[in-house]
Amino acid sequence: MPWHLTSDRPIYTQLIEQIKLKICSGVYPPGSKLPSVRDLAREASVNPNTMQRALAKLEEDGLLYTQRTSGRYVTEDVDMIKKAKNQLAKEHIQNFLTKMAELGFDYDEILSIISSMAKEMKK
Amino acid sequence: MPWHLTSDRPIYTQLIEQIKLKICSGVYPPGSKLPSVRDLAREASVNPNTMQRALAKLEEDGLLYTQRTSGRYVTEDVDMIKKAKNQLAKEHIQNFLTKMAELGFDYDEILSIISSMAKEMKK
DNA sequence: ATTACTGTATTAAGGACTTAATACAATAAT
DNA sequence: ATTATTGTATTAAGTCCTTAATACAGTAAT
Repeated sequence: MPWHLTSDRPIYTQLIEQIKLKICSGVYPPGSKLPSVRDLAREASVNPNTMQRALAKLEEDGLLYTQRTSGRYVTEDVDMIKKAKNQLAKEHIQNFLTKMAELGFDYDEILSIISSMAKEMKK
Repeated sequence: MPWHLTSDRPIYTQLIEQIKLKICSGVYPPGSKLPSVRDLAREASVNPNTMQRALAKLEEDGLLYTQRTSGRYVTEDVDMIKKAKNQLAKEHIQNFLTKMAELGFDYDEILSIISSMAKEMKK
């Protein structure tokens, strides 16, 4: 999964989301070691300071921890990761339903549109 | 519908989205006159320059037009508005399905979660 | 005719984000 | 022991966004 960065929001915010996603989806498994700040920055074509900022935030949230000079690791707390994943899913669903309701779609419409669209995207 | 502005994205971007939503959902009906730039800016607690920037973009897209010194109006082209609305819906659905798939949910899961969550939100 | 209200434009200032270029201390690898 | 690699910190520059303070021309209202 490559890095998708756009200029319409702060980069460090997008980095936080994408690293979090990699943790929640298992790309970075529990307990695994992350690439170094400099390597991650290179990967994402971003300044090390910016990557550092994102990592510090994820550490603050408890999804990562640092071992002084050996590197940074994903938490072994699989329950915390699971909760983070469910929280993300919940937010996506609520945002989506809210936006569709604002546009004037009711729940039956949403369900029928989404099931036909899901079939489209399977191809 | 009040204005919801956050600091995590440029304000003018959020203004564009929210005015567009008001047009697509009928809060600002086709052909109706908008409040003046200064009034809209006051409403949203934003600088007139910033509001002007958002309005200019919507005008560029054809959803608004300006009559020299009398004010700004929503397009009478109801078909264009309808297309904009459907485009918005499509984007929301695609974004949603993509994000849920990235998290590891398959379509059946998504459908069952959403239908139960929709019932929750009805209350 | 005068006044008030349109959209529009300009300039200056401040803030947040990003990059670049370093530097330092602690530890792993050799 | 020396070297390379960790995370971390600092400073300066540049960009974009936002605000503030004006100003102007055209038109509607009086």
